[in-house]
Parts: sequence; C-alpha cells; structure tokens
Amino acid sequence: MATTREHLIAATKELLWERGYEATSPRAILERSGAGQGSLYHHFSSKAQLAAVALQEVAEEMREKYDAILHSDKPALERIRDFLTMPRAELRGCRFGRMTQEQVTTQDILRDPLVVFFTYLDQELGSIIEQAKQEGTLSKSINTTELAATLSAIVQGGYVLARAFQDPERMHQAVRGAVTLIDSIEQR
Amino acid sequence: MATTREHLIAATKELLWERGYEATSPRAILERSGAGQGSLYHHFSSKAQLAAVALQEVAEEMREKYDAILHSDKPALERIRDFLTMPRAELRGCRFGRMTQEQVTTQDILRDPLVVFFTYLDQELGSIIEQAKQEGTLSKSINTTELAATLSAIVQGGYVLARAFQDPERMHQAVRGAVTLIDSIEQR
DNA sequence: GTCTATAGCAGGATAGAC
DNA sequence: GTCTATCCTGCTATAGAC
Repeated sequence: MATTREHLIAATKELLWERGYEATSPRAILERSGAGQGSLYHHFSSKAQLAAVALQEVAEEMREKYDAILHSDKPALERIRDFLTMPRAELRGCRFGRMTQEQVTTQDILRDPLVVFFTYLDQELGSIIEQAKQEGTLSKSINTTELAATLSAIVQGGYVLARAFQDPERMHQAVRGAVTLIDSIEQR
Repeated sequence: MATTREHLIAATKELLWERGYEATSPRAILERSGAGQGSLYHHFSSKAQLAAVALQEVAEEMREKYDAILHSDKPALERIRDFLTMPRAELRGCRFGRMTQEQVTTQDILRDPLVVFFTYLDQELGSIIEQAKQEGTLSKSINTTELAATLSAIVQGGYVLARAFQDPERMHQAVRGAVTLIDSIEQR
C-alpha cells in the first residue's frame, strides 16, 4: 500500500532514467504515477526537490547493486573484472552519468546525489586497487587514484558509445578491452 | 561578410555545445546570431534541420583537430598518448558525446553526424593500434577493436566524471591512468 | 530575404473549493 | 490530502506585409 508520495517518487525515478530531468514534466510524472493534479505540489515544493529525493533513492539502489559486486569474496582484480563486465542497461545509459549533461547539474540539490555516488564508486575502486597491491597481483607503481578514475571512465564512456551507435556491443568492446589491460598488468 | 544563414549556423553550434539540443530554442539562436525573427524558418525547414547542418560542420572541425594529433609523424603509441592527453574543454563536455543523452538521438538526421564522427575516431585509433603492432611496440595478442573502444570510452567517460564533480582534474586522472596502462603494455 | 504578429500548445506552478 | 481550474511564460512554427 504505497502512498501517493511514494508513487510520485517511483514515477520520477523511471522518467529521470528514460528522459532525463529537463525532459520530464510534472504532467508526465502525474500521469505515470496515477496521482491527481495538484498532489505533486502538495507533497513537494518543486519539480527539482522531487527529483532530488528521487535521485537520493537511486543512489541508494545503485550502491547496493555495486556493493554486491565490489564486496564479494573474490580476489581484488577479479572483482575489478566483475565490475567492468557486470550486466548493464547499455542503451538506457547510467542513471547518474546521463544527468551530467543537463543544465541543472549546476543546481547543488540535484548535483549532490551524483557527487555522492561517484565519490562512493571512486573510493570503493581505490580500496580494491590497494588490496590488489597488498595481494601482490598489482604493481605498487600504479597510481591508485588514476586507475580508479580510468575504470569509472571506461564504464561511463561505454554508455556514451553504446548510445551513439545505438548498439550495446560498443559497451562490451570497451569493457573487454579494459579487462585485457587489467590482465596484462596482473602480476602472477 | 558572413551571411545570415552562416550566422545562424554559427550560433547553433555554440548553443548546442553549451546547452544541448533540447535546451536550445529558436529564440536563443536568433538572439545569438543577430538574425531577425522569421529568418530561421526562411533558411531552414525546422530547428532539427538547422541543428543537423550545424553538427555536420562540427564533425568536420573535430576531424581536423584529431587528424593533427593522430597523423603526426610520431611512433604509434606516442600518438595514442597524445590523443589521450590532448587539451580538452573538460567541463564543457564533448560536443558529440553530450548529444547522446538527448531524446533526439533517435532522429537519424541528428544522430548521423555522431555516428560519422565516432566511426571516424574508431577507425583512426584502430589503424594506429595496428601500426603499433607492426612497429613491434604492441603485442599482437591485443584485440584492436576492443582497445580502440576502450580508448574512446576513457575520453568520453572522463568528460562525464569531470562534469559530475565539476572538476577538470577528474578527466586528467582518467587519461593519466590510461597512459600508465599503455606504458605498461608497451613492448621495448 | 527580412520584418511584425501571432497561432497553438506544453511547461512549471498556484488558487481555492471540497 | 485531493480535486478542478487557471495563471504566466516560453516553446516551435506559420502568416502575410514589406
């Protein structure tokens, strides 16, 4: 028995992923959620505030999904490979990455959830890279921060390429190339 | 003595980069170009057609810029490193990459210039990778298509991260990590 | 080719009855 | 808390005089 407020948030999460922020109208949110006219501005002060709440929930979901991969009991580099090759909605794009192209990225209320998520990912990847160095499977001469950024970028860029070509295979190529690079620098 | 038509195209190129397609209104194009009301729909049949012409010009400019880097007389892997580290407008984003998040990506007239550009880049990078194998600086066991996709993705993802954090350094980290990986697999 | 005027619609948001 | 009605603005596009 979800409340009207919850229906509004759920609909907004869907629409933000499908269309982005600017292309998502209050009207569309109301229709998708089944809520009546007026209820949006009863429960939220603005479209931006509703979107901010929705993005915070998305951040939580994403984090849970990534935790399952990044905190498995496999060796560090294996978890990196799992991260690279995990199933993705290639053509829909990253629920956060896609927001970075919108004008509203300048509004803190909407950008903050993105920063939180990418900071989380950055730190988790950095932590795994350090573990790989401890395990002796990765040279200590590798810069942790830089490699973590490169890995994040490959996934985000994979989405961009997949969407440009409207072909999921572009993402797969990008991450397989990355896996090969990881394999090449792995110390055995 | 540029014509009104040329002014319209120039203004559209600027605005597409700054705001993207959907956020660029005919009104803004007219103001930016100094053209009068009505002239847009005299010279072009629609906003989409004007944008398509603008994107074709952008593709030509991008290609010239990349050719200068990718066709230099340096060794193959050096050109790859130059590609990765070339100066970029990190916070503005890629003029094509940013378009992939827009709804209009489904309209062929607007998506075609993107496909043309990314195909060009893909083939040029692939060609350089093959040259590196010939030069003996890269193992022939590396998959050319995949590595080319990975390199493109790192740059595109670098833009996404830079915009998410509103920090150009994120792009730099991503490409420096990539350079390190290239260094690691280089055969001497 | 360029101008003024305006159509027709959807956007974000608010008012006020119930 | 939810409903109907509506405000004002800006959007893409067109009409028609000059």
